[in-house]
Amino acid sequence: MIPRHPHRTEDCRAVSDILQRVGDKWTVLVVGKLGDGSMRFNELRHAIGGISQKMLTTTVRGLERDGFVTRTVFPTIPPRVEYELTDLGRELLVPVYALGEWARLNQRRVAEARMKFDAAVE
Amino acid sequence: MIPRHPHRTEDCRAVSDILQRVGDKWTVLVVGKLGDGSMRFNELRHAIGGISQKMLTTTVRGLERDGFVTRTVFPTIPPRVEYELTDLGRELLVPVYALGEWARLNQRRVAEARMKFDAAVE
DNA sequence: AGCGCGAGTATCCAATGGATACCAGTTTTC
DNA sequence: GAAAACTGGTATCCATTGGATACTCGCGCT
Repeated sequence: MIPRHPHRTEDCRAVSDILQRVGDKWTVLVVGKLGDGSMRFNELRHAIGGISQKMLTTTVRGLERDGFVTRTVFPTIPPRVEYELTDLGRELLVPVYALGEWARLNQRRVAEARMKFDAAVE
Repeated sequence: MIPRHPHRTEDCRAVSDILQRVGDKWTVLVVGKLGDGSMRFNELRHAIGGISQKMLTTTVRGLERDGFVTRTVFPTIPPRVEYELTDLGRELLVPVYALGEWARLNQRRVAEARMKFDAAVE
């Protein structure tokens, strides 16, 4: 099944870093939505649903910082801000989707294990 | 209004869930180490390095709960507790390694984007 | 004058992350 | 014979983060 990798701790750290980067509550949702094309702030907000302004701001700012999205301000009245994935962002989507696919397929197994464990602890 | 997005939000949530599950500071390190074979508590602790007892306990307990590792207690003196990946855990490693590989290859690009951003904000 | 829009800050409180100290039983060391 | 150390853990505490709510700012509408 699994090719046996040499597990260098430093490499694991890199994995850990990127996973932490991407592993918060909103990041993948934002990146996923932006995968469909560029979006404005509130458009994104409504598309995701349940995210507060502050969290969306922090999330997109972080993604911009790491080079995953671009932020373009049109100085119109009222202001208009477009967010779009960069090439790096789109490339990131590939492994993220692979993990997502795994998650989708194995959701049930995890849920079952969890129920079993919680029942045993009781 | 009808969402025009091919990315169903519920699927993105599943991705987000599993990423949050796996996206904390220690989980991938633990799973990565266990990828080499079963390990005892302190063995794991030293192999990882820098993790506190409490965090290792919480991490492995969480992984056990979700069915990614098994925990076997040998009632010897002194006690001996072995942790080992389940099939589910080993399967999870596949997409996680894919993401890890991406992370390893693109570390530099992210770091550069970050430096550029920080310099611009300044 | 007052309201609302768009894209944010500012403020505050709750939840979490994580370091440190402590527990229990046995064996080793001084 | 007392102290320490090994095993795998809790318990406690504080700093950081997550996130809801309220406010800002420039403007156009009524």
